[in-house]
Amino acid sequence: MKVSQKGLYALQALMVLAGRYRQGAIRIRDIAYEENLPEKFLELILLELKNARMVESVRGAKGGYHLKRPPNQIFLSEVIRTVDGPLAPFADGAGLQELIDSDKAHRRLYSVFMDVRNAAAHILENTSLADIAGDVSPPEANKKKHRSRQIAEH
Amino acid sequence: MKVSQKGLYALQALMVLAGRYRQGAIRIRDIAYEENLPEKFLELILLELKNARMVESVRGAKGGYHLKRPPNQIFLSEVIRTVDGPLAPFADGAGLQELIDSDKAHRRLYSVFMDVRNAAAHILENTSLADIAGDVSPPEANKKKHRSRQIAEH
DNA sequence: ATTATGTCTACTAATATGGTAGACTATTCA
DNA sequence: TGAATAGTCTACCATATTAGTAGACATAAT
Repeated sequence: MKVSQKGLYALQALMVLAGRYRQGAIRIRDIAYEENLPEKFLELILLELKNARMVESVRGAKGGYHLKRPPNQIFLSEVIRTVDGPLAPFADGAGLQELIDSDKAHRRLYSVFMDVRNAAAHILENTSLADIAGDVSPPEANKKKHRSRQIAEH
Repeated sequence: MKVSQKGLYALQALMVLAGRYRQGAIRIRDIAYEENLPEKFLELILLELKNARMVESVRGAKGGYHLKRPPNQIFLSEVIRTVDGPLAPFADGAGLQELIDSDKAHRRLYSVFMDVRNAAAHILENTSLADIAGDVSPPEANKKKHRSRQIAEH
Protein backbone atom coordinates (compact mmCIF):
# COMPACT_ATOMS: atom_id res chain seq x y z
CA MET A 1 0.00 0.00 0.00
CA LYS A 2 1.13 3.51 -0.79
CA VAL A 3 -0.48 6.69 0.52
CA SER A 4 -0.34 9.39 -2.15
CA GLN A 5 -0.34 13.13 -1.69
CA LYS A 6 -4.03 12.97 -2.53
CA GLY A 7 -4.55 10.37 0.20
CA LEU A 8 -2.83 12.61 2.69
CA TYR A 9 -5.00 15.57 1.63
CA ALA A 10 -8.11 13.44 2.13
CA LEU A 11 -7.04 12.51 5.64
CA GLN A 12 -6.16 16.11 6.49
CA ALA A 13 -9.55 17.31 5.26
CA LEU A 14 -11.36 14.64 7.24
CA MET A 15 -9.41 15.56 10.36
CA VAL A 16 -10.65 19.13 10.00
CA LEU A 17 -14.23 17.93 9.62
CA ALA A 18 -13.77 15.62 12.60
CA GLY A 19 -12.59 18.54 14.70
CA ARG A 20 -15.79 20.40 13.84
CA TYR A 21 -18.19 17.51 13.98
CA ARG A 22 -21.77 18.72 14.57
CA GLN A 23 -20.87 22.32 13.84
CA GLY A 24 -22.66 22.47 10.50
CA ALA A 25 -21.31 22.58 6.97
CA ILE A 26 -17.70 23.67 6.48
CA ARG A 27 -16.77 25.27 3.18
CA ILE A 28 -14.16 23.65 0.92
CA ARG A 29 -12.37 26.98 0.92
CA ASP A 30 -12.08 26.98 4.70
CA ILE A 31 -10.70 23.46 4.81
CA ALA A 32 -8.24 24.29 2.04
CA TYR A 33 -7.14 27.44 3.83
CA GLU A 34 -6.75 25.78 7.21
CA GLU A 35 -4.69 22.87 5.93
CA ASN A 36 -3.08 24.76 3.08
CA LEU A 37 -4.36 22.44 0.37
CA PRO A 38 -5.02 23.25 -3.33
CA GLU A 39 -8.69 24.19 -3.35
CA LYS A 40 -9.74 22.82 -6.73
CA PHE A 41 -7.97 19.55 -6.11
CA LEU A 42 -9.64 19.27 -2.72
CA GLU A 43 -13.01 19.65 -4.44
CA LEU A 44 -12.43 16.42 -6.36
CA ILE A 45 -11.23 14.63 -3.28
CA LEU A 46 -14.29 15.60 -1.26
CA LEU A 47 -16.53 14.45 -4.11
CA GLU A 48 -14.83 11.08 -3.91
CA LEU A 49 -15.30 10.93 -0.16
CA LYS A 50 -18.94 11.84 -0.65
CA ASN A 51 -19.45 9.01 -3.15
CA ALA A 52 -17.80 6.72 -0.61
CA ARG A 53 -20.34 7.91 1.99
CA MET A 54 -17.86 9.29 4.47
CA VAL A 55 -18.99 12.91 4.12
CA GLU A 56 -22.12 14.75 3.05
CA SER A 57 -22.46 18.04 1.24
CA VAL A 58 -24.80 21.00 1.43
CA ARG A 59 -25.10 22.95 -1.82
CA GLY A 60 -25.61 26.62 -2.42
CA ALA A 61 -24.89 29.57 -0.17
CA LYS A 62 -24.17 28.52 3.42
CA GLY A 63 -23.20 25.17 1.98
CA GLY A 64 -20.18 23.00 2.65
CA TYR A 65 -19.21 19.58 3.92
CA HIS A 66 -19.59 17.62 7.13
CA LEU A 67 -18.86 14.07 8.24
CA LYS A 68 -21.63 11.58 7.61
CA ARG A 69 -20.73 9.52 10.70
CA PRO A 70 -19.10 10.32 14.03
CA PRO A 71 -15.28 10.55 13.88
CA ASN A 72 -14.88 7.32 15.85
CA GLN A 73 -16.75 5.45 13.14
CA ILE A 74 -14.57 6.44 10.22
CA PHE A 75 -11.41 4.36 10.03
CA LEU A 76 -8.19 5.16 8.22
CA SER A 77 -8.44 1.88 6.32
CA GLU A 78 -11.65 3.08 4.67
CA VAL A 79 -10.18 6.41 3.65
CA ILE A 80 -6.98 4.94 2.24
CA ARG A 81 -8.81 2.17 0.38
CA THR A 82 -11.09 4.77 -1.17
CA VAL A 83 -8.46 7.15 -2.45
CA ASP A 84 -5.36 4.96 -2.77
CA GLY A 85 -6.68 1.45 -3.27
CA PRO A 86 -5.97 -1.84 -1.50
CA LEU A 87 -3.80 -2.06 1.61
CA ALA A 88 -1.82 -5.03 0.25
CA PRO A 89 1.70 -4.29 -1.04
CA PHE A 90 0.87 -6.26 -4.18
CA ALA A 91 -2.53 -6.85 -5.77
CA ASP A 92 -5.25 -6.95 -3.08
CA GLY A 93 -6.30 -9.33 -0.34
CA ALA A 94 -8.48 -11.50 -2.57
CA GLY A 95 -5.93 -11.49 -5.39
CA LEU A 96 -3.16 -12.54 -3.02
CA GLN A 97 -5.26 -15.38 -1.64
CA GLU A 98 -5.90 -16.55 -5.20
CA LEU A 99 -2.19 -16.53 -5.91
CA ILE A 100 -1.39 -18.35 -2.69
CA ASP A 101 -3.89 -21.06 -3.57
CA SER A 102 -2.95 -21.43 -7.22
CA ASP A 103 0.75 -20.65 -7.60
CA LYS A 104 2.58 -23.37 -5.68
CA ALA A 105 6.02 -22.14 -6.69
CA HIS A 106 5.50 -18.71 -5.15
CA ARG A 107 3.08 -19.52 -2.35
CA ARG A 108 5.47 -18.55 0.38
CA LEU A 109 6.36 -15.23 -1.19
CA TYR A 110 2.71 -14.25 -1.60
CA SER A 111 2.03 -15.38 1.95
CA VAL A 112 4.58 -12.88 3.18
CA PHE A 113 2.82 -10.16 1.19
CA MET A 114 -0.41 -11.26 2.80
CA ASP A 115 1.16 -11.03 6.25
CA VAL A 116 2.24 -7.48 5.50
CA ARG A 117 -1.24 -6.61 4.30
CA ASN A 118 -2.80 -8.09 7.41
CA ALA A 119 -0.47 -6.15 9.67
CA ALA A 120 -1.33 -2.88 7.93
CA ALA A 121 -5.04 -3.68 7.94
CA HIS A 122 -4.94 -4.50 11.62
CA ILE A 123 -3.58 -1.06 12.44
CA LEU A 124 -5.66 0.96 9.99
CA GLU A 125 -8.93 -0.80 10.66
CA ASN A 126 -8.58 0.01 14.34
CA THR A 127 -7.57 3.65 14.04
CA SER A 128 -10.36 6.17 13.50
CA LEU A 129 -10.47 9.89 12.82
CA ALA A 130 -11.27 10.33 16.51
CA ASP A 131 -7.90 8.76 17.34
CA ILE A 132 -5.89 11.18 15.24
CA ALA A 133 -7.94 14.38 15.05
CA GLY A 134 -7.55 17.29 17.42
CA ASP A 135 -4.27 19.09 17.91
CA VAL A 136 -3.70 17.47 21.28
CA SER A 137 -0.83 17.31 23.74
CA PRO A 138 2.73 16.08 23.13
CA PRO A 139 3.72 12.41 23.56
CA GLU A 140 4.92 12.54 27.24
CA ALA A 141 2.89 10.18 29.47
CA ASN A 142 -0.35 8.38 28.60
CA LYS A 143 -2.68 11.29 29.29
CA LYS A 144 -4.75 10.23 26.35
CA LYS A 145 -4.91 6.79 24.74
CA HIS A 146 -3.43 6.29 21.33
CA ARG A 147 -5.15 3.40 19.60
CA SER A 148 -2.59 2.58 16.93
CA ARG A 149 0.26 2.60 19.41
CA GLN A 150 -1.61 0.32 21.74
CA ILE A 151 -2.04 -2.20 18.97
CA ALA A 152 1.49 -1.90 17.69
CA GLU A 153 2.83 -2.54 21.14
CA HIS A 154 0.58 -5.31 22.42
CA MET B 1 5.04 0.55 0.46
CA LYS B 2 4.04 -0.85 -2.89
CA VAL B 3 5.67 -3.82 -4.61
CA SER B 4 5.71 -3.26 -8.36
CA GLN B 5 5.77 -5.84 -11.11
CA LYS B 6 9.47 -5.14 -11.32
CA GLY B 7 9.85 -5.81 -7.61
CA LEU B 8 8.06 -9.12 -8.00
CA TYR B 9 10.34 -10.05 -10.92
CA ALA B 10 13.38 -9.24 -8.79
CA LEU B 11 12.15 -11.51 -6.01
CA GLN B 12 11.32 -14.29 -8.44
CA ALA B 13 14.77 -14.08 -10.00
CA LEU B 14 16.45 -14.14 -6.61
CA MET B 15 14.40 -17.15 -5.60
CA VAL B 16 15.73 -19.01 -8.63
CA LEU B 17 19.29 -18.05 -7.76
CA ALA B 18 18.66 -19.07 -4.15
CA GLY B 19 17.46 -22.47 -5.30
CA ARG B 20 20.74 -22.94 -7.19
CA TYR B 21 23.07 -21.39 -4.69
CA ARG B 22 26.66 -22.63 -5.19
CA GLN B 23 25.84 -24.16 -8.56
CA GLY B 24 27.78 -21.59 -10.55
CA ALA B 25 26.56 -18.79 -12.79
CA ILE B 26 22.99 -18.97 -14.08
CA ARG B 27 22.22 -17.23 -17.37
CA ILE B 28 19.68 -14.41 -17.51
CA ARG B 29 17.96 -16.34 -20.26
CA ASP B 30 17.52 -19.39 -18.04
CA ILE B 31 16.07 -17.36 -15.19
CA ALA B 32 13.73 -15.57 -17.58
CA TYR B 33 12.62 -18.85 -19.11
CA GLU B 34 12.07 -20.60 -15.80
CA GLU B 35 10.00 -17.82 -14.29
CA ASN B 36 8.54 -16.61 -17.57
CA LEU B 37 9.89 -13.08 -17.25
CA PRO B 38 10.71 -10.60 -20.06
CA GLU B 39 14.39 -11.22 -20.68
CA LYS B 40 15.53 -7.69 -21.54
CA PHE B 41 13.67 -6.24 -18.59
CA LEU B 42 15.20 -8.82 -16.29
CA GLU B 43 18.66 -7.71 -17.47
CA LEU B 44 18.07 -4.25 -16.04
CA ILE B 45 16.72 -5.64 -12.80
CA LEU B 46 19.72 -7.90 -12.28
CA LEU B 47 22.03 -4.97 -12.94
CA GLU B 48 20.28 -3.09 -10.18
CA LEU B 49 20.60 -6.05 -7.82
CA LYS B 50 24.27 -6.26 -8.72
CA ASN B 51 24.80 -2.58 -7.88
CA ALA B 52 23.03 -3.25 -4.59
CA ARG B 53 25.49 -6.11 -3.94
CA MET B 54 22.95 -8.87 -3.68
CA VAL B 55 24.17 -10.74 -6.75
CA GLU B 56 27.38 -11.02 -8.74
CA SER B 57 27.84 -11.50 -12.46
CA VAL B 58 30.22 -13.44 -14.66
CA ARG B 59 30.68 -11.96 -18.11
CA GLY B 60 31.27 -13.62 -21.43
CA ALA B 61 30.52 -17.16 -22.56
CA LYS B 62 29.63 -19.46 -19.61
CA GLY B 63 28.68 -16.31 -17.77
CA GLY B 64 25.61 -15.51 -15.71
CA TYR B 65 24.52 -14.51 -12.24
CA HIS B 66 24.74 -15.95 -8.75
CA LEU B 67 23.89 -14.73 -5.25
CA LYS B 68 26.65 -12.83 -3.51
CA ARG B 69 25.57 -14.08 -0.07
CA PRO B 70 23.80 -17.22 1.19
CA PRO B 71 20.02 -17.15 0.77
CA ASN B 72 19.47 -16.83 4.51
CA GLN B 73 21.41 -13.58 4.50
CA ILE B 74 19.37 -11.76 1.88
CA PHE B 75 16.18 -10.32 3.33
CA LEU B 76 13.05 -9.27 1.48
CA SER B 77 13.30 -5.80 3.00
CA GLU B 78 16.60 -5.24 1.21
CA VAL B 79 15.24 -6.36 -2.15
CA ILE B 80 12.08 -4.30 -1.92
CA ARG B 81 13.91 -1.19 -0.71
CA THR B 82 16.32 -1.53 -3.64
CA VAL B 83 13.78 -1.85 -6.40
CA ASP B 84 10.65 -0.23 -4.96
CA GLY B 85 11.93 2.21 -2.37
CA PRO B 86 11.07 2.76 1.30
CA LEU B 87 8.77 0.43 3.22
CA ALA B 88 6.80 3.33 4.71
CA PRO B 89 3.34 4.01 3.20
CA PHE B 90 4.26 7.69 2.97
CA ALA B 91 7.72 9.26 2.65
CA ASP B 92 10.31 7.08 4.44
CA GLY B 93 11.20 6.26 8.02
CA ALA B 94 13.42 9.28 8.54
CA GLY B 95 11.00 11.60 6.76
CA LEU B 96 8.12 10.38 8.88
CA GLN B 97 10.09 10.91 12.07
CA GLU B 98 10.85 14.45 10.94
CA LEU B 99 7.17 15.10 10.34
CA ILE B 100 6.21 13.58 13.69
CA ASP B 101 8.68 15.84 15.45
CA SER B 102 7.89 19.02 13.56
CA ASP B 103 4.21 18.95 12.55
CA LYS B 104 2.25 19.04 15.81
CA ALA B 105 -1.12 19.20 14.09
CA HIS B 106 -0.58 15.92 12.24
CA ARG B 107 1.71 14.09 14.63
CA ARG B 108 -0.78 11.37 15.37
CA LEU B 109 -1.52 10.70 11.72
CA TYR B 110 2.15 10.37 10.85
CA SER B 111 2.67 8.17 13.88
CA VAL B 112 0.12 5.74 12.49
CA PHE B 113 2.01 5.70 9.19
CA MET B 114 5.15 5.00 11.18
CA ASP B 115 3.45 2.12 12.95
CA VAL B 116 2.47 0.63 9.60
CA ARG B 117 6.01 1.02 8.36
CA ASN B 118 7.42 -0.65 11.45
CA ALA B 119 5.03 -3.57 11.12
CA ALA B 120 6.04 -4.13 7.50
CA ALA B 121 9.73 -3.74 8.31
CA HIS B 122 9.45 -6.23 11.13
CA ILE B 123 8.14 -8.89 8.79
CA LEU B 124 10.34 -8.16 5.80
CA GLU B 125 13.56 -7.72 7.75
CA ASN B 126 13.07 -11.16 9.24
CA THR B 127 12.15 -13.05 6.11
CA SER B 128 15.01 -14.16 3.86
CA LEU B 129 15.23 -15.81 0.47
CA ALA B 130 15.90 -19.06 2.32
CA ASP B 131 12.46 -18.75 3.93
CA ILE B 132 10.60 -18.44 0.67
CA ALA B 133 12.72 -20.21 -1.96
CA GLY B 134 12.31 -23.81 -2.95
CA ASP B 135 9.05 -25.19 -4.28
CA VAL B 136 8.28 -26.95 -1.04
CA SER B 137 5.29 -28.75 0.45
CA PRO B 138 1.75 -27.39 1.00
CA PRO B 139 0.75 -25.59 4.21
CA GLU B 140 -0.61 -28.63 6.17
CA ALA B 141 1.26 -29.13 9.47
CA ASN B 142 4.49 -27.46 10.52
CA LYS B 143 6.81 -29.78 8.65
CA LYS B 144 8.95 -26.79 7.85
CA LYS B 145 9.07 -23.52 9.71
CA HIS B 146 7.67 -20.43 8.06
CA ARG B 147 9.44 -17.39 9.41
CA SER B 148 7.00 -14.66 8.40
CA ARG B 149 4.02 -16.56 9.77
CA GLN B 150 5.81 -17.16 13.03
CA ILE B 151 6.35 -13.45 13.45
CA ALA B 152 2.85 -12.48 12.38
CA GLU B 153 1.41 -14.86 14.94
CA HIS B 154 3.62 -14.30 17.96
C1' DA C 1 38.09 -15.43 -34.93
C1' DT C 2 33.67 -16.77 -33.55
C1' DT C 3 30.23 -17.36 -30.38
C1' DA C 4 28.12 -16.54 -26.07
C1' DT C 5 27.23 -13.72 -22.65
C1' DG C 6 26.64 -9.53 -19.59
C1' DT C 7 26.65 -3.97 -19.99
C1' DC C 8 25.11 0.28 -21.25
C1' DT C 9 22.40 3.96 -23.47
C1' DA C 10 18.52 5.29 -25.62
C1' DC C 11 13.90 4.93 -26.79
C1' DT C 12 8.86 4.04 -26.25
C1' DA C 13 3.78 3.45 -24.96
C1' DA C 14 0.61 3.43 -21.43
C1' DT C 15 -0.88 4.78 -17.01
C1' DA C 16 -0.84 7.39 -12.68
C1' DT C 17 -0.22 11.64 -10.23
C1' DG C 18 -1.16 16.17 -9.08
C1' DG C 19 -3.09 19.43 -10.42
C1' DT C 20 -6.17 23.77 -13.20
C1' DA C 21 -10.21 25.98 -15.82
C1' DG C 22 -14.65 26.94 -16.57
C1' DA C 23 -19.39 26.23 -17.27
C1' DC C 24 -23.37 24.57 -14.62
C1' DT C 25 -26.68 23.88 -10.71
C1' DA C 26 -28.65 24.63 -6.26
C1' DT C 27 -29.51 27.62 -2.23
C1' DT C 28 -29.74 31.80 0.58
C1' DC C 29 -30.90 36.32 1.44
C1' DA C 30 -31.93 41.06 0.46
C1' DT D 1 -36.77 38.04 -8.23
C1' DG D 2 -32.08 38.30 -8.74
C1' DA D 3 -27.42 38.64 -6.97
C1' DA D 4 -24.14 36.26 -4.44
C1' DT D 5 -22.46 32.00 -2.66
C1' DA D 6 -21.09 27.25 -2.90
C1' DG D 7 -20.96 22.62 -4.46
C1' DT D 8 -20.89 19.65 -9.21
C1' DC D 9 -19.24 18.13 -13.37
C1' DT D 10 -16.45 17.72 -17.52
C1' DA D 11 -12.50 18.62 -19.69
C1' DC D 12 -7.93 19.65 -19.84
C1' DC D 13 -2.88 19.63 -18.73
C1' DA D 14 2.20 18.70 -17.42
C1' DT D 15 5.11 15.60 -15.38
C1' DA D 16 6.58 11.25 -13.43
C1' DT D 17 6.41 6.39 -13.13
C1' DT D 18 5.92 1.85 -14.92
C1' DA D 19 6.92 -1.71 -17.86
C1' DG D 20 9.00 -2.61 -21.10
C1' DT D 21 12.16 -2.91 -26.20
C1' DA D 22 16.28 -2.16 -29.33
C1' DG D 23 20.75 -2.20 -30.40
C1' DA D 24 25.52 -1.32 -30.09
C1' DC D 25 29.35 -2.57 -27.09
C1' DA D 26 32.63 -5.22 -23.94
C1' DT D 27 34.39 -9.47 -22.25
C1' DA D 28 35.38 -14.29 -21.90
C1' DA D 29 35.52 -19.24 -23.64
C1' DT D 30 36.57 -22.26 -27.31
